Amino acid sequence: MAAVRRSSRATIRDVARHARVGIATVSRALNDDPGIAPATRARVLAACETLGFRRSSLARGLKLGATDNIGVAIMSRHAPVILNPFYAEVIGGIEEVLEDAAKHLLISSLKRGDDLLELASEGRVDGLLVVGCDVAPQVLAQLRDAALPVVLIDNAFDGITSVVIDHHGAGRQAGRHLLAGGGTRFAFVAENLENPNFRARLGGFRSALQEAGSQLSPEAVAAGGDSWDGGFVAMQRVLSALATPPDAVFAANDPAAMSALRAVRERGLRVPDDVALLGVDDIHLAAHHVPPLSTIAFDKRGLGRTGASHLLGRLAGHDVPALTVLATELVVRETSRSGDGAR
Amino acid sequence: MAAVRRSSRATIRDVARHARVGIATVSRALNDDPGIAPATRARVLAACETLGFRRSSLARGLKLGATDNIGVAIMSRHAPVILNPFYAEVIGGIEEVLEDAAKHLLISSLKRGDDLLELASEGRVDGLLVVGCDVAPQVLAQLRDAALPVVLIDNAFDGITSVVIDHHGAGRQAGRHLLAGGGTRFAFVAENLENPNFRARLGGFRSALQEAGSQLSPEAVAAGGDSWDGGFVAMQRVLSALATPPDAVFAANDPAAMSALRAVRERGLRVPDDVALLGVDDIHLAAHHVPPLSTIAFDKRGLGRTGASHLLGRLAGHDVPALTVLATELVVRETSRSGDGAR
DNA sequence: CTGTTAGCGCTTTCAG
DNA sequence: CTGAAAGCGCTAACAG
Repeated sequence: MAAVRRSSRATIRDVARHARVGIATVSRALNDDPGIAPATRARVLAACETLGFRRSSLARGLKLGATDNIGVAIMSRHAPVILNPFYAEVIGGIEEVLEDAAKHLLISSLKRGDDLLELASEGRVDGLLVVGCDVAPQVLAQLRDAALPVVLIDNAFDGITSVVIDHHGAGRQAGRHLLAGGGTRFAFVAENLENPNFRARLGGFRSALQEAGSQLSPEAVAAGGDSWDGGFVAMQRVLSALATPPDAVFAANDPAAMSALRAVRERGLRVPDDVALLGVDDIHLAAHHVPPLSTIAFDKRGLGRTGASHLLGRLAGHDVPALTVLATELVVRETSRSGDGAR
Repeated sequence: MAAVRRSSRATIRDVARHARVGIATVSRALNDDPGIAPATRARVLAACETLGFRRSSLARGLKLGATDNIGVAIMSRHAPVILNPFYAEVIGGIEEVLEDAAKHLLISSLKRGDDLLELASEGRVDGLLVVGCDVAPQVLAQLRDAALPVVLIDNAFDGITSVVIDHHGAGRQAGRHLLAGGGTRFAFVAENLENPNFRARLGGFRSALQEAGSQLSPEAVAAGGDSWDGGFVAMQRVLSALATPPDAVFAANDPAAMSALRAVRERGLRVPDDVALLGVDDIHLAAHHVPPLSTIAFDKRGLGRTGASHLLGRLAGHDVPALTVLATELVVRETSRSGDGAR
């Protein structure tokens, strides 16, 4: 009899009327409240079905003070960030755990710190995963004091749950590997030397070298600019600054390594015979590069997974570690030689 | 004097009290209502500032019936979908236009059609972008009848605004290119032959071949399975089914093309001298492959951008085209030869 | 077991 | 120009 409501969605009140119960009963049926007669519940559920009723997440959220949305904020001054394969992997890991928890993913790539603070205080999300280290300290400080649970991914800040990669350790690993491969004249190339992660990698590299009595001369460290061929330019600089070319170069990341490799070859040097080359990231391309690139891999998915589960933990009121450091793994392919072969 | 509220956020009422006005006035100030004295507005805004007040998007949404959230649903039975570089590009395009419109992106990779319908009717989003063709017709039918504006990306359905790639046209382009390069014995390899897009590509390929009086024998069409080496397996099948190997093969996508290439080489055939090979997608790897892969490119970002702006248009009450077909572009690299060279 | 009622925080008539 | 009050759809006391 009753005409089917086409447009404006049915509300809990419509269902109540249809099932001849009070709205509280409908709510109870929907929330699996134990104190409800099975027959009544069935009737209510049937009414929901025929009316095509679905709870408004807005009204529910307003009442409960929660949305089941988790914000993923990726700070970047550069263009759409999902395109960065690194972030894509991290997000994949996040998604993996949020899906199991039936949370929704609200993704924003933000340019300004204010946008982040707004997202944090609008009530649009129950918690925030902030990815990347491109966010100002004072913004982080405000975030720390916010009511909203926040976890930092690939960034650390005192007072905020943080999950990071051991960039310093990666640098040490690189140093030891290049040393073991017989390297004696070292270099470090990067797109820039401001990125805190790059600096940490460089720091670790230096420390491993020093332990072995080697070192990195100032001319052997270069930045080539944040573009496609930053590594290329950096490598050229090193090559022209040094009297003798290096025989072991560590690049701050895989793209830099690949483009540095071109510079090395243009100079007539062979890889890995004349110079060993090592990147960081293990991007997908690395394995398919010619020659396959030696690199230091880290678990990007795991970064996302860990961050997400820590956030979920905080939302559930659990204690979670303030700082989690994820280890890296050396992947020797064909731009460097393992120590064994060199002996 | 008043202690700063640390936890539970300030509400519009707190601001009203602080600014000694009514809550309606606060609301007006926040919404840039013209009918408000500049002095009052300033006072209210100042109060917001000192209290660190931000409107609850939930309450606002409940009242206004809108959330400023746009859902992006990616249907896939397989694992986290953001990892698929194709989707990542599409999402990048979507993000690009939604960001300008100050909309938030709610991303869900869904396995079941029901999840999609739930997302569509919970009121969590104002509109829905459904990406990919892995969604059941009856689900689409329900979506069509929903109150929520929906646009399909890389999928078409009668009655729903759709944005697609001209897969058939891509197949035709492939056929003509391979023909022009001197091909005479053609083959088509894919991971599967069920995917509607793959079928459309095959259909276009066939039609171009037929126009030229050529054709594709049944043994020259093979699927190798949805795995890493589906193209490899498919190519092997073709190679062993045919008395004479083909000299021009069209792969349903780039990964299939790359892995088919391995099979061709294992058979001792050279590319492109003995056999020309062409993929579809122009994935990032294609240009960096050895040899660089000829392929048919399409504007994945544009797909996302177009879909998103159509959705925005619908939300704004504008008319938008029911179906938009995006053209593809042939990219000749080193696994095939352009017609000129062959003559 | 079930119904009535009071808000969650906001926007928006409707009166001043 | 500003305030009081109603109500968006839901959940959670509180009574029956």
